[in-house]
Amino acid sequence: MNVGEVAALAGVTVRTLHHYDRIGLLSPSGRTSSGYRQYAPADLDRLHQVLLYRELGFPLEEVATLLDDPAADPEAHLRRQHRLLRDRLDRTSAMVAAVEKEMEARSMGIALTPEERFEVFGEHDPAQYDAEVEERWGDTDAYAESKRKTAAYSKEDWVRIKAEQEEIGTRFVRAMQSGAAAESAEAMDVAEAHRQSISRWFYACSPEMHAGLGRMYVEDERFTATYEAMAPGLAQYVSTAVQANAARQG
Amino acid sequence: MNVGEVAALAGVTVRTLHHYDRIGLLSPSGRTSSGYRQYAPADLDRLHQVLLYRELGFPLEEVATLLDDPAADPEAHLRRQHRLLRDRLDRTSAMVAAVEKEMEARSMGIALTPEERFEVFGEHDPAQYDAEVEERWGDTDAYAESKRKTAAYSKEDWVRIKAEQEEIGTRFVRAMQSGAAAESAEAMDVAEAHRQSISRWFYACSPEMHAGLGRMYVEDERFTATYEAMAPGLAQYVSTAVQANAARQG
DNA sequence: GGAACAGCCTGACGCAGCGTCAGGGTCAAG
DNA sequence: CTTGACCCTGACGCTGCGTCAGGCTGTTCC
Repeated sequence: MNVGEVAALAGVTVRTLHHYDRIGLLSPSGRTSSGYRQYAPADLDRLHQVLLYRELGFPLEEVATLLDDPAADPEAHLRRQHRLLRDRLDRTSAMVAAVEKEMEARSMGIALTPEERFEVFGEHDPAQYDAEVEERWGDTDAYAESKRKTAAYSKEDWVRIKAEQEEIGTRFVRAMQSGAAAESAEAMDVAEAHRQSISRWFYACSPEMHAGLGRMYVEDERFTATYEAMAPGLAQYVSTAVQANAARQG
Repeated sequence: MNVGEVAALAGVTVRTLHHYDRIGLLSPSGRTSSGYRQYAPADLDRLHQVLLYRELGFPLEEVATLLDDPAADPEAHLRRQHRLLRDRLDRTSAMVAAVEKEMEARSMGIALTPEERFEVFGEHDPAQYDAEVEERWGDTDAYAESKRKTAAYSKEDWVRIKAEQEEIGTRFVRAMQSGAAAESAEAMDVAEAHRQSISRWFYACSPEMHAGLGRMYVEDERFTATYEAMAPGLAQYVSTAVQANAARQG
């Protein structure tokens, strides 16, 4: 097939296909002797995947790495896309509900608080953070469970969760500042409390999974930042304590 | 409120708010003596609207014109957003269905045709054409009816519709090339057939609405183009014939 | 009261993902 | 062999910000 035909079929412009060729995202598998791009069925498959991921908000470069990952078979992509699409459905219906809530409030002459109105926005970043999380946690039950549970939490729940997390944080700080080693029983007990807190609020967190989390605390800036903000060196301390605790439990 | 607070509340960056100020999309209603941006509650309202429209894919410039339209009250925006969000829900669930269909086909070892696979993509352009259509037709019943009916059409239906439209087109061409005036009974009869075709396939098209459509045929390039492609001067001819017919009917 | 640090300001440059010419070959139909 | 539709490769432009740089402001803590 020629570019024009492919473009018409897929609902994109010829220029877009040129662009995808240029950046190496989708190069036609052949050319005629006169230089015309020739797209094979396999190219259409790939284009289809590209468009789906693009629609989901992935930057093209990331789409390329996803599709070029030899470990990811087509079915894995389909499952991922399916999940992301359903997340989007949830988000969109939440927005619909928010608009309806606002319409109702207006018709009754009530004003909503700014917080209520922006609720549905704050911190979404659909294919950014989510994409990373799911790259790490993939289709695991934990991820699904967490999603399911947290969806039902009220504002009060979140306040309590945050308070609990902060309390554990300060316990870590106290342990560290008291001079107790990260592998000490004291520190490990706090780590254990942390694990149980996660299990209670988010998903059944096994010691192994907790150890994985521990590694993340030093590898991932976002986590590092929150702990380092409480006390310098805390991220490493927590990470070590959590892994020591996992070893003890295991 | 300062920029930082607003940014945190709305889940955007400070840079974004600077940008919106610069392009005149959302300027804070005040500044402190030292030049700090001060956002009032009304500014938050506007920001909220901006973010919703942005999420729906509108270019910022269009968002500005929408929000600055003095004829559009807040409720009109809410209704419009509600409709667009629901369109998006439909589209997304169609994509979910498509992915599920493909997963099923794969698990049974069947391959889908390229057309089937791209079906859900072709010609969507969510907030482009749709936005214009609804700007003209707004919340009218006609628009809703058309959406509802066409959603259920099969590929065969569309083929028949297209054939019918083309036949009417050629009848117009013949009338014009035979030398019949656009206001002649002959041309008006074709116009009447056109109106009834629309009523049958899309929505109850009254003569008045048809006259409105007629005006659009010369004002809107997209329509002009399709008719002009059949024969030069045809767009104007059709437009005149349709309006004459409306006058005759009325 | 001053030092430190977070937060604000205004440029200015950069980048992704194409749209849109410009200038020039190619190919099927008549 | 010409015409018109389609293809090619640059190359520049545009949107919607991200990301410094360089410099004021405002609060807090000693």
